[in-house]
Amino acid sequence: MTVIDHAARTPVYRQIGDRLRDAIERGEYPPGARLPSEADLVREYGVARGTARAAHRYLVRLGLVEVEPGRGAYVVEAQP
Amino acid sequence: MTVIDHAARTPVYRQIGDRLRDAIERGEYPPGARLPSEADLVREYGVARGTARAAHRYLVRLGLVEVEPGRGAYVVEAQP
DNA sequence: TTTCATTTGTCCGTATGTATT
DNA sequence: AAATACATACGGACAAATGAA
Repeated sequence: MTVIDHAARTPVYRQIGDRLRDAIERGEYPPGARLPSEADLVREYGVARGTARAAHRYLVRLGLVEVEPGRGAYVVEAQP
Repeated sequence: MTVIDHAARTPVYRQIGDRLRDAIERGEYPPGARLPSEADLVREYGVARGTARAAHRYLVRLGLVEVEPGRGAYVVEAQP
């Protein structure tokens, strides 16, 4: 199930991040929900862990997600 | 939690350990005194037990503390 | 003696942080 | 971006040591 296009101009981490963002905005991951872990993304998309991390970081930059060491990546509670 | 900053570059166990070290050097825990237990640190700082243990170990590495199974963590008696 | 609470010791699994190559 | 290694952190479970009831 590879939606990921390594040849695209859009970085892989953002392709994955955008998919997660869409899922969040669709309500599949409501506020407070835990997103797939880095390892999950590695398994699901066949990417390196650094890329999975970058996808999480990307969502953090967007203010959609908070990452907590040893716990996971969570959808932020309050959102305008 | 007041003092603990998971985002800091200093590991949490060392932030806690440094606070205990300061307290020891201020005389709040004189030689032979028992330090807060792992469970105490867990309660006080809201960290996992492994982190509390790491804080104790950190002070042992510094030569300030000795840990005794079933008894607790004690400030060493002799100090240069 | 046994029982119990407290405390540290160890192991497991999972997850993120950082650095190097 | 990938691959690897190690450090840090969380949570749970059970064992062992201690000391007091």
